[in-house]
Amino acid sequence: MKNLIPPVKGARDFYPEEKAIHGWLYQKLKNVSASFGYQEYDGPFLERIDLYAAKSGEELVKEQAFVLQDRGGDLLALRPELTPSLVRMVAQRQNQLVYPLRWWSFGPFWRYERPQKGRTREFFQWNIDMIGVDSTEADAELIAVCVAFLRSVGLSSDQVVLRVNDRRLMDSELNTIGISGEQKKAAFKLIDRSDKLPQKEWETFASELGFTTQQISGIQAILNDTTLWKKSPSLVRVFDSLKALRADDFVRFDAHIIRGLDYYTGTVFEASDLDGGRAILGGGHYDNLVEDVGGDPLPGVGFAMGDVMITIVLEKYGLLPEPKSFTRAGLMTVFDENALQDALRLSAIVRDAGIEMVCYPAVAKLQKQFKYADRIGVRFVLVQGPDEKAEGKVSVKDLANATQQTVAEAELIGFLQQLLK
RNA sequence: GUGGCUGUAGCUCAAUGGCAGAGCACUUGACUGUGGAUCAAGGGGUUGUGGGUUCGACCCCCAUCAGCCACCCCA
Repeated sequence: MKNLIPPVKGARDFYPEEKAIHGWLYQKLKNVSASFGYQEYDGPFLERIDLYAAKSGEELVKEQAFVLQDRGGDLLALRPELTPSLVRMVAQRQNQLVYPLRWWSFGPFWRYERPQKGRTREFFQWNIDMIGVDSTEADAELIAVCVAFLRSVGLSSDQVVLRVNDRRLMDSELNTIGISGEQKKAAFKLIDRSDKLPQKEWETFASELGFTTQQISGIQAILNDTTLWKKSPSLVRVFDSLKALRADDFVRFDAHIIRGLDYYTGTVFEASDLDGGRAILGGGHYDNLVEDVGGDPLPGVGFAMGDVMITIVLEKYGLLPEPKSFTRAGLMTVFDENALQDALRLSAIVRDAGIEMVCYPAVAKLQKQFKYADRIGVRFVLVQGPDEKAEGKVSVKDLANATQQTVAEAELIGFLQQLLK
């Protein structure tokens, strides 16, 4: 035990209970994606580093990506996100694909960050995008997909909020108070910070960024105006569409939502835990992603959700499924040395009838085998000792109600099917 | 990258300078053909690692490693 090689920092072990939950989550988002007609795809886990360098900038790649060198000397990266791969895949077959394209994916990603609550170096992410259409109805659909997912895992609008904004609206609003060009980036950063910092510190931060008192109060006025969305025709349409889609619970306009990514150009949205504030998922509309890697311009809308944060939130609200171990139905015991072959034979018969069956793999005390059956959570236990063997019978113990019956081998399957009903 | 907290049995944690412990788990038995409950016995430790202070260190000091948490960042 002492000399165990430690696991890689920020990597994750999935013990069966955790793997079961992971699989459950996968099923949920798969069903939601499919219900809107999205198709599953995946990219490679390894990409040339240039793919990310082109878009994300060298700093990010150097500091946040797991980089390795192949034998030819090329630099590769474990994918830190999926969008560049998606865009490359679309660009490669740009003229063969059918638009609007609806694709989704769930797989592992790596980022070299300092692990903490809700953040690991190895994580899974659900990515879902609609590409090739430039409408507010498409934006609304992706938001509706979010809502459908949140509902399907049992979350309510008391627990999670889905905040929606539009970058074009923020752009024009900033323009009207005299913030433009380079200052806009700083303003976005300031807006992003507005609910993290206390009022006074925020104002200090704002003047450090070079904003005038007038501009600062202008920004505050924008942020506090809950009806601001009415000035944005596209947001009005998004909210109307959401109502038509019957997906307007969870959803709320919020001018604070900007999103860190530069490539968002229109609608942006983000879901977060109301009690705790951490973001669960986020996404938005982009105009020209494909163009960036050398294809013709194609608009799209999409979002991404990490598995770690959502699992923490679901656990907090008691919404994770019971880890009712496995579905293995029964255990075949081994009475003694002479019974080994019969145990194998009987378990094969039961298994062939479609009943999940585990056979104890060695000779052991019955007490130990029964205890094992209890621990792994099977429903029934089969015993064939000398007495049963002599009459061609098997004893079946139902662990749920501690009853036991001895039945003829020929009637065993029917008996078990009845028991498992 | 910055800061805080924590490292003691498989797990959760006691022991505040004087013999390293408990609960749970495990093994065995009470029960020679039967799980969950109960009882009894047993196994299990270089107190993360290295140094220092002290008659004496799990405890105090220094270093180091690891984990957790927050900040930064978040494609």
